[in-house]
Amino acid sequence: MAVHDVKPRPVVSKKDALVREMLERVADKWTLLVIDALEGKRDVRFSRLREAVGDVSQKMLTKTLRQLERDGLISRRVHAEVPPRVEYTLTPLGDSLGAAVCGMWKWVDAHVEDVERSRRKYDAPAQR
Amino acid sequence: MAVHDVKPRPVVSKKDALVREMLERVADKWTLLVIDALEGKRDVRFSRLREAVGDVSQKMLTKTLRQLERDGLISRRVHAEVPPRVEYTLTPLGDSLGAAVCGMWKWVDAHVEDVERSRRKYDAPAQR
DNA sequence: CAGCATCCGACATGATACTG
DNA sequence: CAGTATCATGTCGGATGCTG
Repeated sequence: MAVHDVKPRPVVSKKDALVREMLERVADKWTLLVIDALEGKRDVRFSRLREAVGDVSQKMLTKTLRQLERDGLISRRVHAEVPPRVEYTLTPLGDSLGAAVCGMWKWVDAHVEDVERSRRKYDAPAQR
Repeated sequence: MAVHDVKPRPVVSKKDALVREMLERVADKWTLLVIDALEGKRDVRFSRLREAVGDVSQKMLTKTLRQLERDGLISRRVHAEVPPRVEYTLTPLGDSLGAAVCGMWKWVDAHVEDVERSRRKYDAPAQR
């Protein structure tokens, strides 16, 4: 064994790392929008998805979809046709993640005002 | 009126933007760890916080704390002493956010295995 | 002690061009 | 149509040095 074993810091724990990783995932620019666009639907084509999500670049959409697929949150089905057709569907796991995110959504929904008021106050040009 | 009104894209909505923003916030490298470190405690000093969080740089910890303060999630109290003392405490709002994040936490807790299995499968060197 | 200013490299994102 | 490859750019985060 070599230098690899020297762990200068606890790194919290493996699971903690995954929690943060998943949080990062759902928080990144497109993931949530993609999940949202897939929720309740089946076999959505790449181009439809791109329209639904908004102005996502093709590159970023592809990347996002690959990550979601790797994590088992969506399924990707390629049809061997001559204009290629690829369809995406949320897996049950992905569906459940969508539900979990709902908690955050509700929190924001309930507290937008609080946050915005606090920000205005904080940003206020130091009066007097 | 003027050019301001030309919205080239729906941008989902103002609230949606805030939802993503809050998600980004809790997902960034340190926020969650800071909230975690503050949960259930009161008046935690900067240096204690830094120890608790781990190997966060002073710059990033400061930045994180400022954001949280601006959003009204933590309170910052400066004591006019000669070795400066600054103490941070979660506000009720911050506390409630911590609770909301729990949903995500639980989801990950419940599905780490699923995700990791999926990844192993995805990453598996195309057998055969 | 707590925080700010600066420099710098790593990475994420976007635009563009090309392909099965 | 649904990608992949390449290049340009912007931002993030870390390291360092200075200060009230």
